[in-house]
Amino acid sequence: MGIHRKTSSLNTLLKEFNNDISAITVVDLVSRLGDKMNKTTIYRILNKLEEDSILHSFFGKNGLKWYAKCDGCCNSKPESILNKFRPHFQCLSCGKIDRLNIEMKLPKVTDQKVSVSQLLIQGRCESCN
Amino acid sequence: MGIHRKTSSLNTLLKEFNNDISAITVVDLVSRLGDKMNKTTIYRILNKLEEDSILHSFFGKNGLKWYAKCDGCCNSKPESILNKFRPHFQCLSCGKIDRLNIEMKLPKVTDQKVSVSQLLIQGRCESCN
DNA sequence: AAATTAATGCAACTCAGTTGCAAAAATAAG
DNA sequence: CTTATTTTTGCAACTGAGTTGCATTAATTT
Ligand SMILES: [Zn+2]
Ligand SMILES: [Zn+2]
Ligand SMILES: [Zn+2]
Ligand SMILES: [Zn+2]
Repeated sequence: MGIHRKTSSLNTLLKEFNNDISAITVVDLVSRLGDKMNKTTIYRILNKLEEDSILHSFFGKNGLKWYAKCDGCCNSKPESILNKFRPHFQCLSCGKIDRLNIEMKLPKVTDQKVSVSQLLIQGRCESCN
Repeated sequence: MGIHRKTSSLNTLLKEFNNDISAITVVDLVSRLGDKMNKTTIYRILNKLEEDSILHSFFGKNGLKWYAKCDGCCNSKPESILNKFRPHFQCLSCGKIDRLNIEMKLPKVTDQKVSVSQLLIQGRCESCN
């Protein structure tokens, strides 16, 4: 278990994921909340939230770390991932990431044990066309 | 066009992708070739090779940049990607990345114009089990 | 209320990746 | 072949996302 105590920093940070935004960079979070809490705190809380499968993370085009709400797609139970996961879409022009409303299935062809799967589709979003 | 001149640095770098290894980190390349050429040169050549769609890149679990041979999966023609792409697999224990021998199809459900799609599946590889 | 344990702030640090500029190598022109 | 042009390279300094150690503060337990 990552999170042990309910602190105000934790609450403030969690609020940021209750918007319509589907994924946020840590850099963005730091610039939004940097006056309310230290950036180290932000990094540490995000880390714990991922450990608890409340958030999950991945890296976008420029190497920046993105966080998004996890809906069980990162559980250690293989079935849950193998059956369905939802891809993210990053616009290479404006950089924005959204979660697509598609469910994809991953074929179980490997001997490896899968625990996470992240499909990042890249292209140009509607606004940038 | 990224590459204009055939230099020895370019050749040396290209050789590294003729092994059976399916993906290499830049950090790894720098430590292997660092005595033969400057790290800045490595970064710059990789950049150009990606521009020319000879290599493609993505970011692994720890934010490191990986390069692999591109077989047209990163062309700007939407059809080529929408029809098939091959996922990479990263072992969360030893960090190694391999390209899986599976072809996946991406459903064309979006208004967005897709140019790249990268599926990074994560778990534990055979050797680490 | 006191003791224990976890979370936070701060400053310094790490290190992958970038930038500017002068020197060297490759290609083109004569 | 020789000279002029353009690209590539090395070097050193820099950038910035992410980390670490430690002392202080806040939350939870006894
Ligand atoms: Zn998830
Ligand atoms: Zn856009
Ligand atoms: Zn490709
Ligand atoms: Zn492994």
